[in-house]
Amino acid sequence: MADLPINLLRTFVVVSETLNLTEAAQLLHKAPSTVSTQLNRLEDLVANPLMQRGQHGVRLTAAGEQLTVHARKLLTLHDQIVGSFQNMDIGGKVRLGTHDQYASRTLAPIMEAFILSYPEAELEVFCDHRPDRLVDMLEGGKLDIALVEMLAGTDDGLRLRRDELVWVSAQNHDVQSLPVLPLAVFDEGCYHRRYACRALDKFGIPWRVAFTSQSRTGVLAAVRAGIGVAIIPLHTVEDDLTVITDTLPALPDTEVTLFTGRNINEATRRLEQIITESPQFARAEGAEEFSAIPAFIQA
Amino acid sequence: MADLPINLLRTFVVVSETLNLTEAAQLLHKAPSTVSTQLNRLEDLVANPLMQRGQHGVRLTAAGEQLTVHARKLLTLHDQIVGSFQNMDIGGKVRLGTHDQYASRTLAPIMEAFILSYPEAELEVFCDHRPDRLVDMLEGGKLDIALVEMLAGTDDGLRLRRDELVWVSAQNHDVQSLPVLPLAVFDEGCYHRRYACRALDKFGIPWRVAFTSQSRTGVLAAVRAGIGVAIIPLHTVEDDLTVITDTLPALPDTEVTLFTGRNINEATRRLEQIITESPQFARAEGAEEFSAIPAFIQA
DNA sequence: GCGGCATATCGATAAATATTCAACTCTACG
DNA sequence: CGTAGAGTTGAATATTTATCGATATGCCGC
Repeated sequence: MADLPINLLRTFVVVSETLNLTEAAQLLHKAPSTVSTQLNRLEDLVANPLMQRGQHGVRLTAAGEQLTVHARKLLTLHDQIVGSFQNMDIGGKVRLGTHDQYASRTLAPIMEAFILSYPEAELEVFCDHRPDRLVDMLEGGKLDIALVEMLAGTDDGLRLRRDELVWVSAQNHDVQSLPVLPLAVFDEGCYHRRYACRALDKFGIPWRVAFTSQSRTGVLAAVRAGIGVAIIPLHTVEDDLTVITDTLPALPDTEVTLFTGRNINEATRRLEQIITESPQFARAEGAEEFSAIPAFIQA
Repeated sequence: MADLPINLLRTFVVVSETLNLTEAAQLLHKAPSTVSTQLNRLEDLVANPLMQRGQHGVRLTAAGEQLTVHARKLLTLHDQIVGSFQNMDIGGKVRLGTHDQYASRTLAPIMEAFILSYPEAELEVFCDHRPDRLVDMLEGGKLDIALVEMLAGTDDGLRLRRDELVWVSAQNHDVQSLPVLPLAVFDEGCYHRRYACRALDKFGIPWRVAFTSQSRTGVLAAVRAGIGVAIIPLHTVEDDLTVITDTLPALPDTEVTLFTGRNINEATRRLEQIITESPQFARAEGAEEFSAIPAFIQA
C-alpha cells in the first residue's frame, strides 16, 4: 500500500478535466512527456488503468472516474490545509448574519471551508429571518457581512442567486380539500407572508395562520406534521416535502443578496470571497466564468 | 505553496499520538533520526513550528493541534482511496436492513466509507422500525446483514452498543401541564410503545396515542410541532429536542445488535467489519482495544 | 501516402528523499 | 560529576523523482 503523491493526483485531475495531455501539460507548465510519465506512474501505484489513451485525447476508465471524484476531494482538503498555514496572519472577528434557511444547509460547507482556511479568524453567526433586521444590524455596525434573502428587484448589495418561491406541504397532506388554507409562516416581518396573503386574497382563497415560528425548523416541522403549508425558496425544499403548483397562486421570485459592512477586516473580505466563489452561490450570469480548471492547479 | 507528502503527515500524526519521537520511530519501523528529519521538513513546508521539542518528548503547538485534526482526515481519505483500488475484486450485492433511526445519522458515514472502499459492491438498504421484521427478513434470506435495535437482554447477534431509552419533547412544550399525555410513536410492532404504555399505566399517568408514523422523521416532526412526546435512544436525540426526566417513568435500555446472514459474501463481511470497527459502534467492553494508534500507520 | 496532432518512450541530468549509523547536545537525576 | 534518556545533526548512500528534448508511433483528414 503505497502513498499517492499529491502532485500526481493533481496532474491526473487536470488531465481528467481536459482529456488531453498536451493541453493539460500547458496548464501545468510541464512538458507533455512529463504528464504522460506521471500518469503512468499513478497507474502503476494504483495497479489499475485509469484512462484509455487514444490519439485524440484520452478517455477515463470507470476506475478513473472514481478516482477523479475522490482525488478532487483529497486535493481540496489538502490545499485547504496548506492554505490555512498561509492564512495564519488573518485573524479577527467576522460577524455573519443570515436567514437560518441558509445557515443550516447551503452555508454549512462554506463556513466549514472558512474556518479551516482561516484558523485564526473567529466566525460568529446571527440568524434572523427578517431581511430588514439584518441590513439594519449591518448598517449599525453589529454585523460585518450579511447573506439576506429578499424579493427580487432590490438594488443594493451583491445579488448572488435568484430563486423561485414555492408553496410546500407534507407529502400526504391534501390541502386542496380543506375549506380554509392553513399557513405555517414566520411570525413577523416576513415578506413572504405579506405577498402570500395578498395573492391568496386576490384568488379568493380563504386562509388562516395556523402556525408561526421564528425559525425555519419550526415552520417546516409544522408542515411535516400536516399543520399547514409554507412558503420557501425552491432550492431549499427538502426531500420529504411536496411542492404545490397550479392550485395556489404563483409567488414572486426571491434573491439571495450579500451585503458587506463599511469597515470590514481582511478576514471578512476572505469570507466574502469564499461565499461569492462557492458553487452554491456562483452567479447565474456569465456561466463561462465557471472555469473547467479547478483552483488547485494554479499552484 | 508546496505539496505535503502523505508520508510526512503520517509520521507527524503518529508522533502527535505518542508525543515521543523514539516511540513513534519504533511504531513506524524507522530510525529516530528519520522521524526527526521528516518532522523538520514538514515544519519547513508549512513554515510554522508544529511541536515544541523538549528532552522528554515533544508537545504540540496550536498549529500542530490544528494540523493533526486535518491531517488525520486527509490520511483517512487517502487510505480509503488507495484501499478502494485494492478492493476492486470485492463486488456483489450487500443488502443491509436497519432502523431509519440509524440510517439517517449514525450509519451515514459508515455507508459512505463502505462505498468508497468497495466501489464494486452494491449496497442496498432497507429500513424498518420493527426488529422482528428485520430478523425475519435476514433469516428468510432477504437481507445479508441487519443492524437492529432491540431491548437489552436478547442473546442472539452481536451486541454493539447499549443505550438508554428516553422521553423527548419539543423544546417549549410543557407536557407536565397536560391532563393526558400525548404520545408520538411508531405505528406498530414497536416495542418501545408496549413498554412505555405499561410503564405509564403503572405510574397512573393517563395517555393517548396522538400521532403514529412508520418513520422516525414523521415521529420527530410530530414531536417538534408539539403534538406529543416520543421515545428514542439517548444517542439519537437531536439538538432541538428536550429530554424529559423525572416526571415520566424510566424506560428499559435498548441495544444495537448486528445480525448477519448465513451465506454472506465477502463484501458483506467487509461491511460487517467496518460497522464493528467504527467508532460509532465500538464495543463498550474492553476500552483498551481502542488503540491509540490509528489504522493508517500500519502501512 | 503525407503532414498534423497526440501520445509514448528513451536517455540524460539535476535534484530531492529516505534512510541509516554514529557522533553530539542537552537535561534530569542519582 | 557522570550517565541514561531524548532529540538533533551530519555524512554517506541508494533510490526515486522531476523534468526536458528528441525521437518514435499511431490516427485523422485530405
